[in-house]
Amino acid sequence: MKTSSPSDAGMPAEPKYSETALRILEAAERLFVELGLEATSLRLITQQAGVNLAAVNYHFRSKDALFEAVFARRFEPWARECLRELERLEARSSAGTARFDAEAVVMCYVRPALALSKDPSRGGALFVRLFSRVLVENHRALRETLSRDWGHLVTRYTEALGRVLPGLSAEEIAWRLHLGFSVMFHAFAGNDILKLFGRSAVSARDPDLIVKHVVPFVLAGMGAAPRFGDGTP
Amino acid sequence: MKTSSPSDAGMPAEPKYSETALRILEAAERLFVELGLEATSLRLITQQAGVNLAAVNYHFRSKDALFEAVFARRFEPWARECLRELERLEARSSAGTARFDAEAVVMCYVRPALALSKDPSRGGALFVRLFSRVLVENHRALRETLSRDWGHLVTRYTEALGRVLPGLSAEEIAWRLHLGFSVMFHAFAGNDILKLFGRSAVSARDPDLIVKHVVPFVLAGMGAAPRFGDGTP
DNA sequence: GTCTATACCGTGATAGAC
DNA sequence: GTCTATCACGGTATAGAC
Repeated sequence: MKTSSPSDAGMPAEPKYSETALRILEAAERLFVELGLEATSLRLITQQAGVNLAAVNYHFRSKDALFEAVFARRFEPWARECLRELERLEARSSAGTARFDAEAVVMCYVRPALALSKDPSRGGALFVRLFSRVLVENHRALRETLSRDWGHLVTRYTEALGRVLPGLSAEEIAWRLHLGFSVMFHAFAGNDILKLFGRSAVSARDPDLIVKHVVPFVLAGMGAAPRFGDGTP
Repeated sequence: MKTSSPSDAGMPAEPKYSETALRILEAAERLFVELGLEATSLRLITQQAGVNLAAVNYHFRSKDALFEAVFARRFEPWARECLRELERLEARSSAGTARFDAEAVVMCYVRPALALSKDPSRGGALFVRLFSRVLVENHRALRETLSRDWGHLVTRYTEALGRVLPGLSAEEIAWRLHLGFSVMFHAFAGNDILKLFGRSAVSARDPDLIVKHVVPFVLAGMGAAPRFGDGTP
């Protein structure tokens, strides 16, 4: 067992997994993304990892807990990066070296998503797909973990967005953040409704291209004047 | 898919299921939404429906095919309504009695979604949740069906959006439609990322309230000037 | 502590009797 | 059309080897 220095906050290594556990994690991640959570059996995972079936229940508690470990391994560095970006923006804004506007706040979470999408060694775009599935399937245990450990991250972004959109109520701010997050996640995840209908004219593979189209959409949506139109004047 | 007379368009009956099959369909729909696709066993469905286990494989081919039947029963009337709204808008626009702009086009698919969300007898908001799961999980068989039977619907909306946003390229039009559909679906489905982090200030139960917040966001996003900002000037 | 073999029960699917 | 019996496969738990 190695000692880990506490000074490297924000870019942690992966100290706590044995080699067997790591082999399971990596095979599981690949298969979960490829086949989906329910379609991948523990027997397939352990076979591809070259370990015994019971090793999963020894190193992790259950298949669900294994999935949570796979998720947390990719999510936590990313979430730390999102937090660090926001803190850096706030510091630079106080120092007068950066503008504190909606685009700057949005880019604080878009930049880490972009970096993650381009880095296969951290799961790449595949992890974002996994994340979007978590969002839709509403995992109970994962919701508890995210709420306990990372709820403050959402609170920070809500406060930041409230500062750059001063004319809006707290509820409207929450809606803008909700919709802005939602559209970015599903765009990065490639959840394309046009593709579902076989009519995808969108080439959603290049992360930079995604950002190019999503960011203007989100910024315009966030800055929209609150109103209600139903098409019947 | 057979051609339907224009008189019953949008409000079709359900002629082709026996009473046993219908009991299975309704129990399955309730449980799929409540517990998720994989978490609901055929034994639970047939028990609540008061039929034998093997009846599912007799009336439907498999559990997957049962799910597709559940989905199609709710989706098809809705898709017909979306098509009818667009055709009505085009007719009224040609007659000079309606404006043909982005808001009018967006409302053509928002209005049916709103009506569906408010009508428990057609699955209500629960069906939209089911639909969002289909979108993310990328069902193979369902994708083939949607592409074959309803691809033209997406084509029609793409053409309509291209008419009201004349300054944009075909690829940009596809992106706007993709993002606009995406954000509306997940908003109606209640796929709230803030809720996943235990920080939901959004009360997303009232469909009218959803429309009130989503439509301005989508319209602003669709009308945004194409540009690229990365926060580093 | 780490790993393995194996048994248990619930799942979807199917064949064949009625 | 409906039902019973049976199958292979899934996640899980445990006893025991090293």
